[in-house]
Amino acid sequence: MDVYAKNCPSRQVLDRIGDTWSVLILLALTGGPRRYSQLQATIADISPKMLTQTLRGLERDGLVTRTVHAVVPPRVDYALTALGVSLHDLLESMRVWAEGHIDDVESARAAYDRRS
Amino acid sequence: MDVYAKNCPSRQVLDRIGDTWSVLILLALTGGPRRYSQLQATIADISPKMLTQTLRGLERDGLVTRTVHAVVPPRVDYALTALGVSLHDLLESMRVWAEGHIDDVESARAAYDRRS
DNA sequence: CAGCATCCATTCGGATACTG
DNA sequence: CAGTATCCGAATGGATGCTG
Repeated sequence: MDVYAKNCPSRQVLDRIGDTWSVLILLALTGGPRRYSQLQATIADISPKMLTQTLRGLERDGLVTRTVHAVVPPRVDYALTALGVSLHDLLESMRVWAEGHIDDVESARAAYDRRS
Repeated sequence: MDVYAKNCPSRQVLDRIGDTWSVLILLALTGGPRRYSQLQATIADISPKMLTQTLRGLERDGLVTRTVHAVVPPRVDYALTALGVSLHDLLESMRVWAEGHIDDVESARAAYDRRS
């Protein structure tokens, strides 16, 4: 089990975690199912193409479920699976870290750029 | 503070966390400084270009320090800053999650592919 | 509403060759 | 040893238009 090896499956999992759209979608699924259009509204600048593509990937990995309601107009709900929830908690920590340390990062960048 | 907004700084931080090479380098810096060549050896399939480029980015963000020793042959050490350490702990959790749930993900993928 | 298909600009990153 | 510079193919992902 070696994340540093390209062909190790754990790397694939890490790559998924590392995908910005996947992370944002999983975060957006906090607190219950969301519709396709709701996700699109929440993640303002995602294109339909990437939204669909990423959702399919997450579904394939067993992180979200896709439920089609046979109504007109169509309605599709996405929700976290148990596996998705367990990852979600981790991503929440990441979001918290990101929001909590922007200032540090930005001042570090400013200092670095001033130097060079 | 909204990670879903493209121009929010917190998104930039999230993007950095989402960069595979950055994650692997930060993980590889566990337990003290490492030399350039050591990093290259640990992360088997990273090119010199990406290693240097990513290290520069991490340095700029205040996550790692770069120390040049004035000796022949040259020796450069990279180490985590305090900020880097705080992020590192989070990434370790991610690595643990990844290694602990590969089986779930892989069986989910197999099931999904069998269905379609 | 929730997508899929196609085209295409941009970016990413590998390979290679060279340097202080 | 620790990079830098350049080239270039591959992949990413946005825009657009169409469909059940």
